[in-house]
Amino acid sequence: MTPRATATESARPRVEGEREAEILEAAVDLLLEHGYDRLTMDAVALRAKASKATLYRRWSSKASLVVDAVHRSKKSADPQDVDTGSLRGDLIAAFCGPTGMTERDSTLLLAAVITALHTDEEFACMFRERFLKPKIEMNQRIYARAMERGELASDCDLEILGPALPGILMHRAFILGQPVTQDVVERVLDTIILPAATGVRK
Amino acid sequence: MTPRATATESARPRVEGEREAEILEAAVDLLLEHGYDRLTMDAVALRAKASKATLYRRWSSKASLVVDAVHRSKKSADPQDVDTGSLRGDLIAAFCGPTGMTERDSTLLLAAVITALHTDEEFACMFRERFLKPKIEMNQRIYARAMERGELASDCDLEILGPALPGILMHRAFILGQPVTQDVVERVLDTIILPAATGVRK
Amino acid sequence: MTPRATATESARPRVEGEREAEILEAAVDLLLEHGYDRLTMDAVALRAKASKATLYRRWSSKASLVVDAVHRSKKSADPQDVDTGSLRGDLIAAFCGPTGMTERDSTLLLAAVITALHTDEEFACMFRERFLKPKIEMNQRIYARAMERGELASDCDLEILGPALPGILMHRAFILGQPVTQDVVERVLDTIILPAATGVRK
Amino acid sequence: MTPRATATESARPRVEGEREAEILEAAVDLLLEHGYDRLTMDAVALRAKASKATLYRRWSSKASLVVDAVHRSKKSADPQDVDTGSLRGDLIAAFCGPTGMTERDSTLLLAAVITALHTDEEFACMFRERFLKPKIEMNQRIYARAMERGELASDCDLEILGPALPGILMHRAFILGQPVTQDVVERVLDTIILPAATGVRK
DNA sequence: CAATAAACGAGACGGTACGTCGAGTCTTCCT
DNA sequence: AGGAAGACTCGACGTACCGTCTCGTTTATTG
Repeated sequence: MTPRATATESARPRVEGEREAEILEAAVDLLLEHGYDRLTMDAVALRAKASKATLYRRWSSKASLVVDAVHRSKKSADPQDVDTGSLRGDLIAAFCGPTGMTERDSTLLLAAVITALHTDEEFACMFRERFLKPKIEMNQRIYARAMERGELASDCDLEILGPALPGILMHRAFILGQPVTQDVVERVLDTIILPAATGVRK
Repeated sequence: MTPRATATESARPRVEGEREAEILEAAVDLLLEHGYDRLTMDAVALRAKASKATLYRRWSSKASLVVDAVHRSKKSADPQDVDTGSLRGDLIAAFCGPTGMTERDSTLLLAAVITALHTDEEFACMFRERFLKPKIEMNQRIYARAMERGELASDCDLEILGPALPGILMHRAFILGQPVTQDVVERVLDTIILPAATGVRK
Repeated sequence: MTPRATATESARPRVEGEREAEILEAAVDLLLEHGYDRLTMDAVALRAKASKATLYRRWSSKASLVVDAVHRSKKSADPQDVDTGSLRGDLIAAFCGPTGMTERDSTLLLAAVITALHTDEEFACMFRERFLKPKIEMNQRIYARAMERGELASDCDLEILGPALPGILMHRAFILGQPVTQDVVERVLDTIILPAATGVRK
Repeated sequence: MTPRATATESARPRVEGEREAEILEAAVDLLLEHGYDRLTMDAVALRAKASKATLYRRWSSKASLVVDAVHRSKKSADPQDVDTGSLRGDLIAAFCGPTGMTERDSTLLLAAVITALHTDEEFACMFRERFLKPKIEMNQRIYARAMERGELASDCDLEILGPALPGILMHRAFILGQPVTQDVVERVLDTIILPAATGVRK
C-alpha cells in the first residue's frame, strides 16, 4: 500500500524500491498465467522469494497488491501520447500501440483489476486515483489538441466523449468476450467517435 | 418442514420452478446487500432454508447460481422494448425505465455478474448466451426499427453501434464509479450515439 | 474438545468416534516422532487425511488435541491395577508394566502433555480432571488395599504418600533427564516409599 | 542513546554484565506476567530497549535466554545452605526460605524453564549443567552433613533420596497444580523423607 | 583530536505455523 | 425419492513469532 521512495533522498544510497518491483513483477506474471481469482498470495511470495508477512506489510490485501502490480507493470503503462497531427491518428496510436488495449496482456491485467475493484470501495477509490486518472488525463489531452486543431465541434461534451472509446472497447473485451483488434478500434472510431466528435448534426 | 408448494397442477406436489425462484430471490437479496465476493453459498442456503446440496444439485457453482439469480431477477429483466416512434425515445425508454441502467439495483446486480464472469470461461459463455444475448437482440430490434424509419445511415455498422450505449454507461458506472442518471443517458445519446447513428459524416 | 458418544444412543447406527480415534492416533504417532513443539496441526491433518477445519471443529487448540490424543492412546493408558498381594508388588506392577513409566513412549507422551499444560489454565484443569484423576484414584486404591492388609502405618498421610512415587519418577525423567528403569523404581520403593509407608519411625 | 556504563574496571568502557542483567530482568518480569509460551523475544527487546539482534548475539535461542534469565533471577537463586544442626531444619530452611519452592514466583519461573526443556535436547543439557547441578550439589551437602551427624542410615541411597523432596514438591505444583506451603513441605518431610532417611526398616 | 572498528537500537525480512473461512462434496436422517 | 441439515476435504486467507540480516549510529580505542 505504501511504496517507499525509489529516489535518493539526501544520503540514502540504497535503492529500496527494487525489491518491490520484483514482487510486483512476480504478481503480474502469475496474474497473466492464472487470472485474479486463481492468484494466491502464497504463490506470489514463493515466486518472489518473499514471505507473506512482507507482502502484507506493504499491501493491505491481495486486491491492493494486484492494483499496484498492474499499475507498475510495463504491460499496462499509459499508452504513449503521440502527436500524430489528427485525432484519429492519436487515438489509434494510443489504443493500438504496444501498451494499448489491443494487446492481450494489457487486457488481461485490466480484467484482473476490474475484478479486484468490487471487493472494497476504499480500494476502488485508490485505484481510480492512481491508475485511472493518468489515463483519463492523457485521453483528455488528445481531445484538447484536436479541439485546438479545430477537429472538434466547439460545444463538444468532452466529459462524455472522452471515456467513450475505452468504454466501448472494454465492453467488447470483458462483457462480450470478443477480441479488440486494430480493425475494431478503427470501426469504432469511424462509426462512432469521429462522427460524434466532429459533431455534424443537423 | 412446512409444505410450501401451492401444488396447483393437478396432483403434482413438486412445484419445481417456484422453489427455485425462492432460492434465486434470496441470492439476489444477498447480492444487493453484500456484493458478489461477500456472498456465500451458506448464506443463500440459510436464507432460502435450502441445503447447500440442493443448490449444487441445480447450479454447478456459485458463479452459475449468481448469473441465474440476476437473470431471473425482476430488477434486471430486459428493458421494455417500447416503440416510441424514434430511436432517441426507444433508447431512453429502454435504458431509463424501471429495469434500465439508471436503477441502482440493476447496476449492482450487473456488477456482480461481471465479477463472476472472470472466474470461469465456460461459465462466461453460458452467461453470454442466456443473459446477454436477449438484451443485445432487443437492442438490435430498436436499431432495426430506426433503420426502417430511415433514422440511420444505410451503411451503419450495427455490430459496433449497438453495444456502444451500454458500453459507455457501464464504463461510467463500474470503472469510473459515477452515477448513471437519465441526464447522463441523454448526453451520451445526443453527444455520441445519435450523431454516429445518423451518420452525418462526409 | 467435545467428543461424540461412541455408544449407540437409541438409533444412531454409525460409529462416529472411529474417525476421531484415527485422528488422535495420527497425533500420537507424530508426537512420538517429533515431540510436542515440532508437532503441527497441518501434519496431523495431512496424516489423518482430515482438514484443519475439522480438527478445530472438535478441539479448540493444538494443546487440547494433544491432551485428548495422549489420553486416548493405549500407550498412556492407566497402568493395570493388579492385586499382587503386597504394596511393593502392586506398585512395581503398576509402574513397570507395559503402560508404566518405564516405557519410553509413555514418558514421551507424558512429557508432551506437561508442556501443553502451561499454555492455558482452563485447559490444565480439564487435563487434571480427565487424565490425571483416574491415575491418582487407581494409585489410591493400591494404597487402600495395603492399608487393609496392615502394611501401612495407620496414621499414614496418603494425600502426600500417594503422589510421591510418580513425582520422584517424573522428576528423574523430565528434570534430570535420566532413565526410569525397573531397577530405579525398586530403589525408590525400597529407599523411600516403603520405609515411609510402613512408618517405622521412633 | 544515554551512556549507561559505569565503566569501573580500570579502562574498560564496556560494562558487559550490567546490560545483560537488565535484559534478563526484563525477561523474568515478562515470564512472570505471561508465562513461557506467551513470552516473545520482541517483547523482551522492547522492554529492555535492546534490539533482537543483541539478544541473539548473546543467547542462541529463546529457550537459552529464558534459562539464563531464570538462573540469574534473585527469585530463583539457590536456596541458602543454612546449617541448622538437623536434616529437618536444613531442608525446611532450603525449601521454605525466600528462594525456596514455597515462593510463588520461584515456582512460576521453574515452570517456565521446564517448558523450555522440551524444545531442545542440547539446551536441556546446558540447563542441567548450569541450573540444576548447583541445586543438586547443595542438596547433597545437606544430606552429607546429616550423614556426618549420624542422622542417616549408613547404607542410604543418596542418589535416590536427594532428589526425592524437590521431585515430590514439583509434582504437586506443576502436575497437580496444588500449592506448596511450608505445611506441605513439613508433611512430606515427616511422612516420607525423614522416615526414609533414618532408614528404620528391618 | 580525528579516524576507525566494534557493538548497538531499530526493525524489515524469510520462513513456518497458526487458527479461520468459504467452495464444493458427501452422508445421514426425515418426510 | 428427494430434500434439509450440516460435517467433511481442500486450500487460501491474514496474523504472529522466531531467528537472520542490514542499516545507520553511537562509543572507545587507536593513529
